[in-house]
Amino acid sequence: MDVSHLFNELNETQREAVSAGPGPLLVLAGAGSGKTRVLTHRVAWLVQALSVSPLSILAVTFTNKAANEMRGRIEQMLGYPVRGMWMGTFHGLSHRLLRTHWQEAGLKQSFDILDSDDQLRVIRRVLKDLDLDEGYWPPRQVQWFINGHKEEGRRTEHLPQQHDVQQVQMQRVYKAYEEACRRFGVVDFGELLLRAFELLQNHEPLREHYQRRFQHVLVDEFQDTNSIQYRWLNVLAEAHNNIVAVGDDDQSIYGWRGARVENILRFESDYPGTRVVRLEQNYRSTSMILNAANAVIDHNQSRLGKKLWTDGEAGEKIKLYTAFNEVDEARFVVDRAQAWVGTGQPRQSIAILYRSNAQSRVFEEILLDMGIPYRVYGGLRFFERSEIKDALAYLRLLADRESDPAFERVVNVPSRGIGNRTLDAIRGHARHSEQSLWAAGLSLCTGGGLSARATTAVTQFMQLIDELDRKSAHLSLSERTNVVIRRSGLIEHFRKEKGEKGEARIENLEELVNAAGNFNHDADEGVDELLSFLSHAALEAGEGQAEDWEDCVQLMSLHSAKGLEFPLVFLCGLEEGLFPHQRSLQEPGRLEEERRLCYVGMTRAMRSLYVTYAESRRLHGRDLYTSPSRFLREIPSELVEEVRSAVLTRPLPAMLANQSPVGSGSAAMKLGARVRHAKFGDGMVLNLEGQGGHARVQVNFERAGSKWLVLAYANLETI
DNA sequence: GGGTTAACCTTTTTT
DNA sequence: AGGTTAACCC
Repeated sequence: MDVSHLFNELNETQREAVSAGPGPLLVLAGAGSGKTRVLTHRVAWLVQALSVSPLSILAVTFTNKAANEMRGRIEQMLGYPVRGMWMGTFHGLSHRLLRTHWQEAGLKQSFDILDSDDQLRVIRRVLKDLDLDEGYWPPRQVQWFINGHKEEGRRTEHLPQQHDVQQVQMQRVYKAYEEACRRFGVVDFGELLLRAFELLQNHEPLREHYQRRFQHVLVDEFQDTNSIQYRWLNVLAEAHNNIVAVGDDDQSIYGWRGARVENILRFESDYPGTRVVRLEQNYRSTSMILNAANAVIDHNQSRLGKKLWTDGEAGEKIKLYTAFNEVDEARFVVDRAQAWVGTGQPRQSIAILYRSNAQSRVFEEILLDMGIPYRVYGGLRFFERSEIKDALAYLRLLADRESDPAFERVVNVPSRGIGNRTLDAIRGHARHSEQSLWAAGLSLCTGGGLSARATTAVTQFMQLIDELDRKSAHLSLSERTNVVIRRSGLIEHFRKEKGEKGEARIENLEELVNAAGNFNHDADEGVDELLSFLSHAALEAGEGQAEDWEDCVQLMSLHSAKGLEFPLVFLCGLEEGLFPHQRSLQEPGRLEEERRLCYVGMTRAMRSLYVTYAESRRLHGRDLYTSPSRFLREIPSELVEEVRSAVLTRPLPAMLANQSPVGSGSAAMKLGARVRHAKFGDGMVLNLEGQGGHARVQVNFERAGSKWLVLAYANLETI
């Protein structure tokens, strides 16, 4: 087959990567160098030029979004849907393996997936059972401990003997947690990966089967893989070594959650004969932006070394704005964004990026004020909302009465008089007789182990579930969901909730009915549709907000911005302690990760990049006086242009008007002061700089416009 | 069992 | 500051 079309739109190094012969290939792909393009073309090339069957290709990504995008682009290129090609996230593919081989994996068929929220609940439960005080054993810390070990592939039996009381206790909790998960038949995110890995590792026939099947393994965002993900890949690729890893060490920003950049270094030694291709030509940004980003990342010691270049235009300098405070910063940004939109650019071409999500608030307020549509990324996603999880818990109980987490979640939602006393009795009985809460509840109700009132309440709850099941069993998934949210009393429950919150929850529940209707279940491995939907909900939490296609300014954290690009980018809050973040300054190595984050942020910009910082910032209800981020100093000054606010027509906040007077001779000038000039007339002080005889002041004159004047000669009169 | 107040915590996030 | 969660009282 003629495959020249695959190469037409590629440069030389990209071609080299796409058409490299079999064997290990490491593609070090700088920001904006066409990484996804290489990956998708590589797959198309395997299929069209080498006649590789899509069935024998496995492509792994980190997010569902990336996986879907890749699939779409490949199908577009090939011109037909590639069913049978395994393409998805590490978690999604692990899940698929475990569903198929649940017996070999030692799971129950209807095993449930815990998201981090559910995981925390189970941990709380375990701490309680062990009689440990949450004050001394913060559940989050326990969660971090457990996940950290799972990411490294360590189960409790692999942990070294400890003498430190703290450690011993932690290990005890980990052990009890594992035991609880086994009892409940639940699997957390880390467990999905670890267990799938162990499945392949320990079951030779299965391993050989999948090794034979997946003749070609491809990974995206390789710098983000953690230990267990790397081993997961190895076990599949070790038989044939046909593995393509694409990544960028300079964009490794997930070290804090277990990602190991070292995997990139290990790759070459683990796969002798690895061909390394560097993609260094950038197609995204102007050379000004690229040079600035290169200069910043150059301050990192541990790098594989890569220098992005572009043959595109130089473009504008990086614009630096020093704001008085976070409100001024936001005003400036929004003002410039509006000006950009005024030139006919879509709002979607603008991104406001920040280090931490808390920073979005001020921007939102001002955008709202100005009536500019915006969208904030991050935050609660659809399937993570509590009302949705309540409804899903009911559905789970329909599919599996023995699910303790689901039972706990909704026995008393809406409240039906089953309180802690009753629940404790059921829990105790369940523990002793080693059965599920459902079974324990049943036996207590018939055996008379509960008060008459409690017995009625619990019996009614169980009858409700049985009845829901019976009456909805023959219905479609969405009708079934509809019946459940109504007859369970959930809708009624939230209707009573005061305020708009309850309404929103009801809307979300209705939306869940739609989501169930839109869910297309590929009845492949004979998995029940309902169970499949529940897994889907856990694995793909859905977008943060209902997808509205209005043209919006984009607000997001630097982490969420990875992989995206925008013509105009505002990188905000470049202050020591905020970015780089305070907590990164303590731990070694973290500062370099912060710098990579800065690099990621800068390289999102295509045409225009603004960096801003505030001299004072209100954070956690306290005013901080900040100093500019070290990253700002790392940008060569010849690439930077300092800009001043052009729109200080509104009065300055009182606090600012009273501070930093530049004392020189007679008149002490203050920001925001009204002044009169013999020739220019009246105006307002916008800016002050310098000391003594060199002090200069910027005044916005009503008639003459904005001017810089040397204070000593200007003879300004304050009015 | 439900509602109200008091203490707490706050980087980044996907699965 | 703001939101969530835990203890506390009715």
